[in-house]
Amino acid sequence: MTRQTDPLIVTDADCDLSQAIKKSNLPGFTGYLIKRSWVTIQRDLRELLLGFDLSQRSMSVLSVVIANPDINQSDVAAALSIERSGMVVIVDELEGLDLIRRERALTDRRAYALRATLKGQHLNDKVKAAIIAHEDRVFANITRAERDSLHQILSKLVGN
Amino acid sequence: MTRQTDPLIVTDADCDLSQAIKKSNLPGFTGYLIKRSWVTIQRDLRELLLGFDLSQRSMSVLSVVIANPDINQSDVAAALSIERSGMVVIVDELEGLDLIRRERALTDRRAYALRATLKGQHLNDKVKAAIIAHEDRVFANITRAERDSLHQILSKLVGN
DNA sequence: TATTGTTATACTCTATAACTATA
DNA sequence: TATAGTTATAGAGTATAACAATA
Repeated sequence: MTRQTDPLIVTDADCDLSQAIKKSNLPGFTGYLIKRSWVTIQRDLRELLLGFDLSQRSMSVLSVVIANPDINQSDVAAALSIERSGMVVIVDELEGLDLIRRERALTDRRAYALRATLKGQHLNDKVKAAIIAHEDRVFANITRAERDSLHQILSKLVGN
Repeated sequence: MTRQTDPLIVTDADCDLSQAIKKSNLPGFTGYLIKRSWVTIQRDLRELLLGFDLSQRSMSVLSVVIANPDINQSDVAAALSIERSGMVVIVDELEGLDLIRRERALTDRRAYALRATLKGQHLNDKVKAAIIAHEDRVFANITRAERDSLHQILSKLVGN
């Protein structure tokens, strides 16, 4: 088993489905393969983001705020399928790192208008580059054509 | 947003990536699409398994035990990338439902030999049929060819 | 009345360390 | 000394309900 402290080193024994699994129904289910893929990818991604003091959720929020200046917390939550209550902690975190700011919305005094700082935008660029390298790593054992095909099919599955 | 109490009803507004997400980097990352797919599938699967008093983990363990009679807990844990400590609860649960039994291993007095009961095998058959129907449902918006392609690529990605 | 942000709470899942009994 | 099963514990992540301010 891969030790928790060094999840980047994935040996064949870890990554590949074991003989015990192969005998079961599980590999016949596409859903199981998707889950299994996500677990593997997510392990690598978590380590990567930790180097930027980000969680997967805060990275996603930063990305959405940058693409949608002055969006409010509820809309970010709805977009990412996160609970509104969970957003508070994430936005606190990102604000604490000086990556985004809570400005007051002009049209609705209940809501905040979220904006990334310059620091946030620069970090997002660096994170983006790091994730591209991460994906090259985790998809190394499938061809470019397979990877493109995978991306296209999943895009359609998830609603274009 | 889909309410928690009725996750089977997935409207377009839920399932599809929102405009806010589409403007961001996220849909460009295959990892994000995999995560998003898993979240959607998992919601439907959870409800399905609840009808059989199973969690995703206990269903997986049952499936592996049936395919590998007399396997011990550590080997199931390793196969499923679950911690040994977590196995205890799951096996307790399955034993409580009379789906599997802890027999004493003949060759190693520290270990159990896990075996599914007849009831466990019958339940597994029913669950398998239900999951096939579930997958037809969650993959309804992609073609059969795309689904086969997805399955084949993910199989390779996950290690054959 | 409904909605935004917030707090508190609880529940699941996962991760870690330490213990016991065997090997 | 290493391994199988176990226990306890702590940390994420997530879900729910309720509240104040505002629409």
